[in-house]
Amino acid sequence: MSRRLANWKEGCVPELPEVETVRRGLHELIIGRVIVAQVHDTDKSFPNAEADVTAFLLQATVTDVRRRAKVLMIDLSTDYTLIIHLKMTGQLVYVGDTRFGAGHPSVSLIGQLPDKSTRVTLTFADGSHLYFNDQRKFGWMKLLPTLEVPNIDFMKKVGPEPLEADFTVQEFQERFTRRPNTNIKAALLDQSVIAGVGNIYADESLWGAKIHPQRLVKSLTPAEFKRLYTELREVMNLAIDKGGSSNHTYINASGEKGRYMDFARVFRREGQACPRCGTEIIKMRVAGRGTHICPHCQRL
DNA sequence: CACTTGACCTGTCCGC
DNA sequence: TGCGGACAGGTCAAGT
Repeated sequence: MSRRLANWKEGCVPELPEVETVRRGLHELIIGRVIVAQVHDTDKSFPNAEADVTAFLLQATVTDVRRRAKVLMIDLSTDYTLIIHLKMTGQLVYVGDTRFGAGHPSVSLIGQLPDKSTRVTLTFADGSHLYFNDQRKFGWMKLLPTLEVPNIDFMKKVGPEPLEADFTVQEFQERFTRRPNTNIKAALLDQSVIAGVGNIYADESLWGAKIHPQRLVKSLTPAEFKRLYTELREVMNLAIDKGGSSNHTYINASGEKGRYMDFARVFRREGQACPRCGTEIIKMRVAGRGTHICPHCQRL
């Protein structure tokens, strides 16, 4: 069986559902494997990969693969953890044996690896590889003692996981009180308010809740927060169920494409009809991001 | 302090 | 056809 993971090309940015899809794939594919070699391109891709890191990385066995917000954590038997942020164009691609048929969709989607976007290559004892590819070089991979992971700046400030069973609408609304005078879209994208929301699911959930992205946080009613909470969780759960978002190049561990974009209702659908009222969807700029709304359903 | 904007990058697309 | 510039968006630093 061949194994490849998570390919995002242009326009396929990993948010919580995509990172979770990668996590599930890696969890299935790399636990128990032993790292025997590491190659990286620059210190930017692997900021703390100086010489002494090798001792804690090589001969280490993968014991777990976790996720927090959009960050992946690969736990090792050496009590160290690889922390990975895919940022905009990062991919983690696991390539196992070579019994991968030429007709398999991922062959044409990914091609031969490593390629010029490969930043870090981990080689396992069985000869398989995990490639960290990142066209735009925003992503990174770090090695830290597992016990220190919760102490990095990002982990200390990041907000709660919105899909946790015990995450209530009351807590959801309360988190936004820290950004009362900004618009709701900027607040949704703020990782210290809620973890894991990016541009796609911000637009999709705001459309579902019938809230204009430029509404000030302090102007939202409890009923609107309730709708936004429900829509955000529904849309993210649906996206995980569909294997994440992609236009045509994303695939998961089984070589299947992410199918959420087939279900997207406004994101990248400017010029099309709103599925609720038929009004033409428009694109605007909010919080420095391309933003898609139905001007009839979502009003200031 | 609260909030907004710019920088980081490279590949793609659009207009001239 | 080639070329310049806008655009894509997660996060942090710098600016207002």
